[in-house]
Amino acid sequence: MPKNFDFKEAETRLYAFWEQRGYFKPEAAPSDAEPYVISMPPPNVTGALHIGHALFVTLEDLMIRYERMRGKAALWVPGTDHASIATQLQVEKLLADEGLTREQVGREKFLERAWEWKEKYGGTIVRQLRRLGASCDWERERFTMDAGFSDAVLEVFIRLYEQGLIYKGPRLVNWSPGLKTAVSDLEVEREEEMGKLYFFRYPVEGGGFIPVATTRPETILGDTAVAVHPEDDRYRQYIGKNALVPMLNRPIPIIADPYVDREFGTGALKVTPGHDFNDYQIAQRHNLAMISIMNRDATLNEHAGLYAGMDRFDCREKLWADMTAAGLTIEVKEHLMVVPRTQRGGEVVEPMISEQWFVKIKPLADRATAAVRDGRIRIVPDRFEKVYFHWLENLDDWCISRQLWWGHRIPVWYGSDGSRYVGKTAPEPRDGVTWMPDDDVLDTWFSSGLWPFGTLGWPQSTPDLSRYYPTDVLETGYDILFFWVARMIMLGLWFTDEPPFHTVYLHGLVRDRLGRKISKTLGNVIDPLELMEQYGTDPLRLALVTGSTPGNDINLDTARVERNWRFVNKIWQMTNFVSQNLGDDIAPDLPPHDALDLPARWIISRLNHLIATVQRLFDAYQYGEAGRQIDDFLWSEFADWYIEISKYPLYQGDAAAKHAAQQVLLRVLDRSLRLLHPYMPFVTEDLWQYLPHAQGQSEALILAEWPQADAAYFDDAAEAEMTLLIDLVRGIRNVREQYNVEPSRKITAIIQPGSHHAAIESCGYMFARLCNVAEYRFTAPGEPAPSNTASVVAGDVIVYLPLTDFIDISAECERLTRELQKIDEQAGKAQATLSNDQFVSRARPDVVERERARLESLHASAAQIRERIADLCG
RNA sequence: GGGCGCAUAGCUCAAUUGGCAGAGCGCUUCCCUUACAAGGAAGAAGUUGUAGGUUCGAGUCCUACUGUGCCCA
Repeated sequence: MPKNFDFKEAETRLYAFWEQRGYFKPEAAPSDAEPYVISMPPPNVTGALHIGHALFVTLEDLMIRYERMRGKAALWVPGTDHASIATQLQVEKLLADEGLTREQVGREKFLERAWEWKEKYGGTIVRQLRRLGASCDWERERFTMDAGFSDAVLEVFIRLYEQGLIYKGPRLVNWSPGLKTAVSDLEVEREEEMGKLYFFRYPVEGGGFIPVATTRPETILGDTAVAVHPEDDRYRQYIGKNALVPMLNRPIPIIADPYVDREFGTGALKVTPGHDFNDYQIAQRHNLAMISIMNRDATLNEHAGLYAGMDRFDCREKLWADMTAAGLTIEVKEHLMVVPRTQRGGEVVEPMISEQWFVKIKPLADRATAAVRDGRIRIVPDRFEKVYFHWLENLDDWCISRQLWWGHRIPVWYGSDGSRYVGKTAPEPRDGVTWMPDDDVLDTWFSSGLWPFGTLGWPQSTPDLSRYYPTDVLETGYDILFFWVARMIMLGLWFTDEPPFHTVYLHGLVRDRLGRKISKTLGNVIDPLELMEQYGTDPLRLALVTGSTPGNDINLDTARVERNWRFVNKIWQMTNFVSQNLGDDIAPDLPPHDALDLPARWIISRLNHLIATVQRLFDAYQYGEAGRQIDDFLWSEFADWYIEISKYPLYQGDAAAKHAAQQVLLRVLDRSLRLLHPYMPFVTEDLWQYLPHAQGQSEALILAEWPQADAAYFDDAAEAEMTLLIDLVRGIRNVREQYNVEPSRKITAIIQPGSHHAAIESCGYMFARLCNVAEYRFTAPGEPAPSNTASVVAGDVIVYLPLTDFIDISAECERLTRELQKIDEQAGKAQATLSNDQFVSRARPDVVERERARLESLHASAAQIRERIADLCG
């Protein structure tokens, strides 16, 4: 074996090895294997790998590798998303560099450029996913705009349309003036900002005025009513009269509506149904006119009179100045308000009346709610179910049309005779009617909502669809629970009559060490590529999984990645040791339990407990905790203790002892590498190849059988005995340290073994290697305690260390007294617990028993120390 | 305004159905012992945010509060 793990070389080599052998394909499993399927959340085709991708890839790859090792036909379907807006912006930027706009080049040419761009850069993210070790089936890779998937998208639109669940109509929508498209409610972010509240006089026809406050004065030009509370005595006399829109002198009714908040502003409200969602509601109740005063780019239109052509914010200034000149303004106050901004770009969203396509969402949402409510779909962690219900139960119709070019074009044609045709391809011209296609494309989330079944061939009934659908787990970030997960569930249930997956596993956001959101402006970007370059993929993966719990954000400390890099080295060295010490004739099985010595019974028992624990944790999606357990076992039990102890049978034992130790070392390492493989695929695979395996075993760890705990090797007695021996070793080391005994200096020991004579007799050899006790003897019956020694106590065992040159009697007495104090304190607590009848009668029997045993052991130790003190300290 | 998280060692995080509060990093001391100095040994470090409650027993369950973050309106 090389001295160290060369991750750069190994990662490339192993990934190619796995992929070329077809291990990533479900067909690697027997044809009758149960399928296990994950659809990868398709990253934006414009994207570059960031730490969030690294997290989802790690988790999903972990799940897939685990199930693959369990013998399932594991299929992880990869792909990318066309990301309508993001991609279009990229291409527009490219054009802008050439001094062109998309309008100048035209739709067709623009799309050509977009596809070129996609071919050129779309592969970046996919290549980067490979570096993370993603074991997905690349031959099944999909793109949301490839032919088959696009067909599915159109099919869904058409069917929903035919079912009356898609309609077109003018509605008030969130409009992005910069992108010149509608966006859905979800794509609007609302943030509190300091703005201004403008107070002014609304003139009333026939004299008088009503004071009104607004945050957006330019919308005055689109007012179609003034509303007051019906019981507001200040304004009651004006109800039913007309007000006059400032500067336009357009008469509008003064109406009464209990929606008006008498406490806010002046208690009177201007109503602009064409540019405000609340006002839109009021207008519906009162049958008010609706006026749209803006163009697509948020400049004012002809309804704004003199102000036509101005930008909305310039108009705000100008109109206010004009109103001031006209004596209509009162004052302007600082005001904390909520401003809607687009998720992309961050410009202020303008509510606008516009002709758009909508999905009537209620029937779909009801089914989606039911599926989670009745347990057909489970969300992990389950607290997100509540959030999910709340959202689905308060859902408005979904605006699915976008005024963009890059995306799935809405499959609708408009005839010159005013008729409408909905279908996948343009209708044949007939009777002189010519057809114009709809200009708009569909919301990207509309297509990604079909991902789990669209990627498997739907609407065709393909073999993949019947074998691999429904999928199993959908793993993604909680931030797209609504955007994506809920919509997949709605559309999946609607079109396939089955939940698209039985479990939704949600992970959190990756933040920096200090818990701050990662952002370029903050300069706290954690680049996974950089980390992989420096430490390799495995350490990063392990850090991401073990640093997180489901649904919670993870504050990633890169020091953890570095530490895991050390861990990789550690298991490399362990394997190096084991492989060097295996004979050529090693049989990769394990002797029966009875044939094992105490340390072997102990480590094998620990191993089997570990396997059981990991299984329990995996069953509960607690991958982080499971990873920590494996790590801890390997380093603090196997390497620190068993490997050291095994050197005795290996180097000094007889052939049988040596062979048994070899088999134990191999077994523990082999099973540990298997458990660790889903976390750290590269180093584990590489190491596993150095170990001998039984005939008929898989040729690669990636397909090796997932370990199962064997209860025949559970051995509580051996664990207890070894714990005692380990305590003794630690105690001796501690004494050596306290007396500054040089590490290289051999010492002797006299042992009064109490009830552990057999264990110490069989394993006393370990003292030599582990704490440099060159020789020891047992006390003879009735032998008085030796004088001038330090002593170490564990259970009823006492070890005397004659450190003649070092012992300072008073210091030793002090040390023993401290020790006794500690033990007495613990014993006191245990005694108190046990003398409580309530505890004894109500606590679980095993808890009581454990407490009893513990007290007994403490008492034994205390007695030994007391005797020792009496002896030594007078 | 409604809802959901989080608060544990200096830092980053764990802790199973409630059952002895643990790791890693950092820190102190020592050691290049033939798997590993990318290592080993020993050690210091905690009123589990505050105040109550339930329980034989609370980091864990309940209530209120403080701080902090997110989602929805």
